[in-house]
Amino acid sequence: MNILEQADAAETRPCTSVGQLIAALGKTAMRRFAAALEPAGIKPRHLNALLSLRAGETSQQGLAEAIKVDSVQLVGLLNDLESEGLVERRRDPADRRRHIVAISCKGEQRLVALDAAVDEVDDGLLAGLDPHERGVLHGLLLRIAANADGDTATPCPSETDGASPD
Amino acid sequence: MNILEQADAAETRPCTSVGQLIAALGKTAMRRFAAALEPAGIKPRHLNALLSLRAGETSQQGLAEAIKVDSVQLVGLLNDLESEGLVERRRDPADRRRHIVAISCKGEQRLVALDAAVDEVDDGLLAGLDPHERGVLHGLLLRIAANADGDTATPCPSETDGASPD
DNA sequence: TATTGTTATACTCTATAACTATA
DNA sequence: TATAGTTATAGAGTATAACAATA
Repeated sequence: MNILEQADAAETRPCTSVGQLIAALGKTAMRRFAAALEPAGIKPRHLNALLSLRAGETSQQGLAEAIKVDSVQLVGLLNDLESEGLVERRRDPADRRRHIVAISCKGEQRLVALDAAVDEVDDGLLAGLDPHERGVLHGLLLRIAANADGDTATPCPSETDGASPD
Repeated sequence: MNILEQADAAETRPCTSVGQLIAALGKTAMRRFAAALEPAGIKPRHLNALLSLRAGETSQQGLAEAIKVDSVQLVGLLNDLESEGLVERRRDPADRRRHIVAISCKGEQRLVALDAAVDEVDDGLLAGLDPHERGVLHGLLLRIAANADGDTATPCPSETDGASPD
């Protein structure tokens, strides 16, 4: 049974909707990421922040928007990362109210090890899918994320339109 | 560009992993379901419980396992549903420690209205995908859920392997 | 006065331990 | 003693309001 025939089979009004499935799997994924990151002493949000900062430094407000975390909550998050020397905060000379947040060298190095942990979780989650199917899934999810961008945390939105749909 | 070519494009090591994407989208989906169910006075968990009960009555322990909610937490959940007359609890004559939980007639009716709300959220989430792509996505997600079944809440796991009980 | 970052507070969700009634 | 359900309590996560520094 290939992927297309399977789609037709699934099209007969299923009990669990796609959205519910995404919600449930999202919870599972989050739990696994949290477990995988725990030895490193950080949580999924810290990783998201680091990933977003890897793309370039920004103000706290900008970062908060990028990873869809309340700017209030981001304060403690950055305190954690800063106390471990993974990020650095400095005043913006142009507007001294702003804090420019940047990932440190140590932070970049940590991110390499973290990438491996992320890949492991991904591999466990997608164990039942072959590489091609994973690619299909990834493409579909990226398009959903792009569509619901206002709601969804996308650390690296620049990749979103990289596939140039249509 | 069809769905397969798009998959190849996405296969170039993306910034956000599939698992992270699922986690982020899961959060978005959960938020939207919560918002959609709020007028009905219930939360996603209540809906999950009702959906699971629609497939047949069980003990609280069985229900807790089915929807991956702690049996401790399930107590309050069922209190909510029972106080609204959506479910009924009765003692199991065979083992008086057990409570048999069943969906009520009113609960089934409520579920019909709720299904519409769920469909609406699904439609909003999957707005960027055509019906065929939605089917493909659904099939892939079902397989992931089947694989990670121990971790994931699956109100109606019987649909997972394509078996159609009737 | 408006904005950036911060602190304090409260509310929800979740996990743990202890209690009851049955077996 | 062990199990099903319940209750109480503490922890993490999240949202809101008020405050200090700067524009």
